[in-house]
Amino acid sequence: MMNNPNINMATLRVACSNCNLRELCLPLGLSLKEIERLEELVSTRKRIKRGEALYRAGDKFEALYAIRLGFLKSAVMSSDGREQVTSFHMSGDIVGLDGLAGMVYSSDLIALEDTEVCLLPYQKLLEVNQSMHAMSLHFQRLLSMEIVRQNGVMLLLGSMHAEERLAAFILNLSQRFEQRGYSRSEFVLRMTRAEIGSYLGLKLETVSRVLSRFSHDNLIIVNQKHVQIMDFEGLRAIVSGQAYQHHDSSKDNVVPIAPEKHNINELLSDES
Amino acid sequence: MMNNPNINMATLRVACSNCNLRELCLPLGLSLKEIERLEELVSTRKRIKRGEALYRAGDKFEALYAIRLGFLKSAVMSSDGREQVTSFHMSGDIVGLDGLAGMVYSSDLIALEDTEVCLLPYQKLLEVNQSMHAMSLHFQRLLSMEIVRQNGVMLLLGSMHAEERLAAFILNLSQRFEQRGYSRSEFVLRMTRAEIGSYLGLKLETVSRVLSRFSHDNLIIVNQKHVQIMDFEGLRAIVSGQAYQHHDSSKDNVVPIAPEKHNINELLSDES
DNA sequence: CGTTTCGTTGAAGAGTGTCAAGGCCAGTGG
DNA sequence: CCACTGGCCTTGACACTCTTCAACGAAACG
Repeated sequence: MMNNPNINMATLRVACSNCNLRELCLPLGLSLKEIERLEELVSTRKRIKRGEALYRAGDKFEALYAIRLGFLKSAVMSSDGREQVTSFHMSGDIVGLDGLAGMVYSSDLIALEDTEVCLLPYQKLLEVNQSMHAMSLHFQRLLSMEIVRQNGVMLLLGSMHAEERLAAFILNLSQRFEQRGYSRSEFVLRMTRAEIGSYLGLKLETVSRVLSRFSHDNLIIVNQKHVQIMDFEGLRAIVSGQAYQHHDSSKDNVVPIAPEKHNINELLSDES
Repeated sequence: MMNNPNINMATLRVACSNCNLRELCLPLGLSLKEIERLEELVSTRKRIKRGEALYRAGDKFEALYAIRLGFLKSAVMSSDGREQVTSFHMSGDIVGLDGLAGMVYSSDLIALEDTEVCLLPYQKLLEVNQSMHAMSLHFQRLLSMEIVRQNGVMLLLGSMHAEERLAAFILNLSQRFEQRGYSRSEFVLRMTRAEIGSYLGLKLETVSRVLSRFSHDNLIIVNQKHVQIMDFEGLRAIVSGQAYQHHDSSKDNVVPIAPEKHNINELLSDES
């Protein structure tokens, strides 16, 4: 409808308005005209194979990427070679935001399976931004959402036990799969136990053990990378610290307030 | 110089160009004219007393804040009342960025000492953004820097031992004080042991013990909240995992690459 | 000056990490 | 088609870091 004449067939093939992921890439209300402009900057797609890097820390920042299909991890590395997974990404996510700070990516982005992404060259993004206010706003909101999400991860890493971390992790994945139209109760983990462990601040053996425990308690069924959730409520109870308690009673030396407190649970469950 | 006539004396008093923190608030090259426009949106200052909140999770997002003087903490809270400190802020930092995502703040911001901030009302920011491209860019970069910083915190929380976390924490504080013109080797902690512990994912007793150990090893001198760094290299060695090793030799089952790898240490040391 | 909050230190215990051995699975080549 | 290989996962025993519980001392506040 009303195609801009200077959009040729090649760009049309990757047009956002035809993309079945547009609700995820473009969550905020852009008008048709604005979406058309946005399409101008989605120049190409790119495929990367499992194990390959879309970018690495230190690479020049030239583009953001919208994931069309696939599963990836972000990771930073300390000077002594320790790798720390900072997030997992799937279709609909926008990645590369950390490169904006210093015009150089600060993390590695590695495909965990064969992956297809849309390129959003930063130069073009700037040109569009310049004249399009809503786009700029959307972009900023995207960045802020990532900050909020990371707050949730810090809560997880800083104050939760192994069981709570894994329960939160599984529920988070479940919700993200559901948002994308997949089953929320049955899915395949695309990452290894070691990568889950790195993300959650645990060793791979602990991940394996806890998953086995969940399985034994009929919360989930695990077969290697295949996971089926049997008891959502049970998992939620664990995340809230209502199960796997270690000492019986009122441990709350934190503020006893928060009757209708805005809590962080939603932050843990919602990614992009 | 060349004062815009519709800037009255009241706004001039808070003008950014007179503010000795401008290098921190405005790290990116804005022209004089652009800075003038920016000043229009710095409407007022606000003072909050120690222990009071600048905002709380759930509050409507209406402004960002530039810290002029003081020390604050950000914290999120889980549904069962656990508080997790996600960052500490000091003069020159811009806070409130997490509110942009949902137009509602997602964390609490509490003053650890009497604090003075500049208000940046979001509505005004939008108006300026609309016509000022550089400002919008600066804003986005600010958001991205926060993401990069949080990656560093996740590395810390996910893969470091208590000694490494505290060494990194002290060096980070030192660097930030130095950037602001204070001594890099001697400063006062404005937060309690419990707050440090929450931020680093440790209990307050562990914080206290590790600080005592550092003191005993002549790395630092601690007297309650007063800290003096005696051995920067020693602390850096601990952060790099070169000390306080727990099993002797080649534990590196991580990739043996990274000869000139872009590492995360800088991320841990540089905040805003 | 009493009260409260914060900090230090010790002893014991819980939760994860470490090390090691073996099983499962996909891919490869005979 | 099957054995071989290598990567990934599981499980056990043990070690160790960190937490928990407790008591006491120091500083901050009204």
